[in-house]
Amino acid sequence: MRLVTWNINSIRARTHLVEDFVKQYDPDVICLQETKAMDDQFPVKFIQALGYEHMALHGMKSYHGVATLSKKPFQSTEIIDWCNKGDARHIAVKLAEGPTLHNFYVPAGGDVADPEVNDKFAHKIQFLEEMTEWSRRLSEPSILVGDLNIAPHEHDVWDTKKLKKVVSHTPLERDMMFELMAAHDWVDVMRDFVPLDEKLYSWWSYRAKDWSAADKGRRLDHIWTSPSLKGKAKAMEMVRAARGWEKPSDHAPVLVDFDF
DNA sequence: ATGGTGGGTTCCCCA
Repeated sequence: MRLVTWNINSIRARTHLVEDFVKQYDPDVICLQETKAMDDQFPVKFIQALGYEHMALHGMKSYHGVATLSKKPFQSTEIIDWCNKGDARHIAVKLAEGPTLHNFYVPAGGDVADPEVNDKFAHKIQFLEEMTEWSRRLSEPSILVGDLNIAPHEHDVWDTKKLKKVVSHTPLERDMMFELMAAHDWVDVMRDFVPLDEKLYSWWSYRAKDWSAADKGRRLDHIWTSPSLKGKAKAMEMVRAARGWEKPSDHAPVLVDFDF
C-alpha cells in the first residue's frame, strides 16, 4: 500500500497539484490536511475521476479540514472532536483488512509560545495532551499521519538554536511530542529512513525569496505507526520537488510504501 | 526588530 500525507493548503486552489502527484506517484491512499472546504464544496467528482472512489471527509468553512481518499473502500470512519471545539482536525478510517489510519491536523499554535497570553498556543498544548492520553489507550494497530506542526529533533529544522523560541520547535513542544510518541511507542517512519544527524524537512515558508536556495525548512509532517507495524514500511520519500511546482502548497507531500 | 507570501467568510483572520 502506497500512502501519502500532504497539507494541501486549500483543496479547491490546488486540484492541479493532486492530479500531477497522482500521475507521477499513483498512491493508494491520500491523506490531506488544511482542505479549507466544507464537505459539499469538496471536488468529489474530480477526485473520483483520478481513481479515488472512496472518501472520508471532515471539512469546515474557511479553515482546517482533513480528507482521506482511497482506491479501496473503508470498513468504517470515525471523527474525534479534539478539545471539544467543533473544528475539523481529525478523521480516522479502518482500512480493509488493515490497520486504522488516523489523519491529523494539529493546531499551529500562533506566534507567541506562552499559553498564558496566547489562546492558540494553549489550544495546541491541550490538543497534544489529549492525543497523548488517547495514545495510551490505543490498542489496535494504527497508522498516524498528518501535519502535526512540531519539528521534534535538532535536524528537523534548519537551525535549532535560532528556532528555540519559535512555535513548532520550542523545548516544551518538542518534549510534549516525545511524550506523545512514548505513550503508544509510536514509530517515526520518516526517521527510520533518514538518520537523526541528517536534515529532513517537509515545510518551507512562502515568505522566503528563494525557498529552495535558503532551505530554511522544518519537518512538520509526520508518518507514525504502532510498534506492531515496525518494519512494514519498505520505502519513504519526502517529495521535495512538489514544493516547487506551480502554485504550490507550503508543505511537501510525504510518501510511504507499506508491505501490506 | 521587521516583514516577507498565500488562502479564505477578504479591507481581516489564519497559516
